[in-house]
Amino acid sequence: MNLRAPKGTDDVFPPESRAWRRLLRTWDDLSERYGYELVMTPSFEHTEVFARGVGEATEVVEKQMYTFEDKGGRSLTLRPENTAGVVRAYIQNGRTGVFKGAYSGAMYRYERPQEGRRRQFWQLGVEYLGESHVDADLEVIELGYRFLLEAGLGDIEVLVNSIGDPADRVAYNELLTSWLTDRADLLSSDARGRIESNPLRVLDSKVDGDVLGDSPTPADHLSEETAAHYAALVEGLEAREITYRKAPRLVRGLDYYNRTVFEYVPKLYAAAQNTVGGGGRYDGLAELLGGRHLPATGLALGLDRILVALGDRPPPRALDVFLVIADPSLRAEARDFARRLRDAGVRTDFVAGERSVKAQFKAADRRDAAVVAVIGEEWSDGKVTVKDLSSGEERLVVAGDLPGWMDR
RNA sequence: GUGACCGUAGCUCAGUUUGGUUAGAGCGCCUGGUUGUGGUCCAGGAGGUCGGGGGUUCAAGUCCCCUCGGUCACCCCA
Repeated sequence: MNLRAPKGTDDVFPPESRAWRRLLRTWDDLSERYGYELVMTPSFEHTEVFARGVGEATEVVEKQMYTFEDKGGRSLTLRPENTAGVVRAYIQNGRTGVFKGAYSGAMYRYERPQEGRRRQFWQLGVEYLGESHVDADLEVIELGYRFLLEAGLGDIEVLVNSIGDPADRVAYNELLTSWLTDRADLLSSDARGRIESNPLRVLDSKVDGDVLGDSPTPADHLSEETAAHYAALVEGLEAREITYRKAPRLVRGLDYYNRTVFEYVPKLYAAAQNTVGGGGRYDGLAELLGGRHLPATGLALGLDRILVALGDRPPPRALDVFLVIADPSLRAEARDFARRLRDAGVRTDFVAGERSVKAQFKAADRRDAAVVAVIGEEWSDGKVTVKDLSSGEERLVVAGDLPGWMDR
């Protein structure tokens, strides 16, 4: 029996899980305040949803998918990303017009694990469907930016670019292909192999950076309309005081993107996998999946990576009050008292069985409670002895006043 | 898929170079130091297939081979 979690997966326990809980709540709250409703789609889809949506020639589809046949002979795939699934659901459910959806969930890609790259990883994201205006792109970028700041990741830089519309890319691809072909002998074999299949992808190759330094870029070959869209995007970032940098060779690994693409990079985080989020516009995806034309834009944030980038920080406290029941005959009263505290929003706990006072204090300490409230002889006066566990200070407090007392 | 480094107690590691008695430390855990007080302090205790398999040897944690696992980087992407 192999008792290990599978390669590239993690168990999240306290105290690390406290930071997870905090960020999941922040996300839920922030996305709701921006008007995004919760959307939940299956963890697996028919393989073709990703093959067609994400793109046959992408790394993700070519070699990173967890694909399996179920007992009914269907080819299914664990979602490597969530956008294709949400768009599939929008089409299937016959929705029309604008839909703003937020999600949070595990994604799966078969890769060699390393820092910030897991086989099961958690993404937070939004999809803004049915809106072609650049303000939708801007809202999405702002939302992700705000989240990262609230998470505690100061100093975020948003890398932005425009890769144009498919029409722009016909001419550009031709130009790029011939430019790359002229220099094929200088390129890595990986890059050479992509000249025919997916020339745009060559642009973000790390090893070929030197060669690519003066290559033609997509943003310099836009139609009037897409150029205006990009200009308005940059202007909007300025107006929102979002720290950004134009990254002319930023392209995305998923085929469905057009026009706007962006990534979030924390300036002070030096690992190889330092992109904590990214996204862009994908006006063509719905059609690829067999629906009608649907302008859309969205973003995904890598929660695992955000937490790695945050580094080791003192974990937030998880418990406010720990009840110590000094007189076992008061157990029922203690239980009611705990319920009142919990109803008042005070995080409260106590040991389940009958244990010595010493053991109960020890439990309180191990759970990292802020204070202990002792329920014993003072209960007959309606009071509890409250001890601050970090200072050791003790005082008598009227039981009903404890929630308010905690707020001080 | 490619490469480098690393696997000894729950965790962090020493011991491996130069093979040699019952494999160690710190932290953590459990018990005790009498009444209703944790954390600190003192005393005791539990806990190890030295990742696994094979080989060399009188003798292997230590040397050789294979294998599994981990980490980081390439690649890819959140």
